[in-house]
Amino acid sequence: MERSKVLSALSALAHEARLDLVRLLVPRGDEGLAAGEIARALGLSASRLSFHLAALEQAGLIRSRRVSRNVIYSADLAGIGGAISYLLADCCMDHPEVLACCGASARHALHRVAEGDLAPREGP
Amino acid sequence: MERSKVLSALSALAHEARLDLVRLLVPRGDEGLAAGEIARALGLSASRLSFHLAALEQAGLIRSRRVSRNVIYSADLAGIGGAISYLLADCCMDHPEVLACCGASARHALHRVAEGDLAPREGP
DNA sequence: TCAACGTTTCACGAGTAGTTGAAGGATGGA
DNA sequence: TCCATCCTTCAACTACTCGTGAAACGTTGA
Repeated sequence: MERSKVLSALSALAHEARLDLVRLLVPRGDEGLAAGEIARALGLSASRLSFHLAALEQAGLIRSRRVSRNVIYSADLAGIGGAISYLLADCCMDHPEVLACCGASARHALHRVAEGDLAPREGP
Repeated sequence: MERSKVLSALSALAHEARLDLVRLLVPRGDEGLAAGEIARALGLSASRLSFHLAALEQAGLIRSRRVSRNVIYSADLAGIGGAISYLLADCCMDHPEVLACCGASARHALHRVAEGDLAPREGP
């Protein structure tokens, strides 16, 4: 992932409403959620939500598709993972003490890898 | 890690110079680097650097200590790890596809855990 | 074709972050 | 005590981000 992409991802995530938005969309996977439903769920005005959605999409953290009158937004899990991976690997050089803080998540990931659920990214 | 802390960490990291700064400090661990050396390494003016250092320290991503005339800055690895961990666990709920992107880092972490090098954080 | 609906875009004002250069402490050596 | 060094703080400016409400857009069903 390029540096500029990571920077825009970080600055997109550095906002309460947009962090909530990602949190809302991630568990729904590809199914996603219509903009109107997101607005209701988060209590945002339509124009404000549209602004935040555009910022996240521009940063490669979510995707959109039109379905009839609705625009469905879903999390771009690879984009989100890529940004986090950049922080861990390229920025922190997989420093053991940083990774230790992510220990539980790491165990999760490795368990899935061991079970063949995941096709893990190869190291740099 | 509290949400507001994570937000300020993300917004601190969402800047080219500050990301470079973290990148520079992480490998040096507790030893750190004097402000003047950082300024030379990154080509920043003293006042700009001071501004960015203050932002990172405020966000809990770096620490400072005075040693004689110099102020030594070092990465706060727990703070950095905490922010990343929040993204992975609390925001993405350890979603397998997100974790897959961090596969290499996760393997690193787990390997260390298995070797007893790390005291992994317990899950939520 | 027209009205209704869901969503985006626009214009505006307020607040905040970033940059610069100069001035202001703190520290150590002569 | 005086000066040099290192770093931070300040004031001023620019540029950007955020939020609001109104208007515009694309789609659907009557």
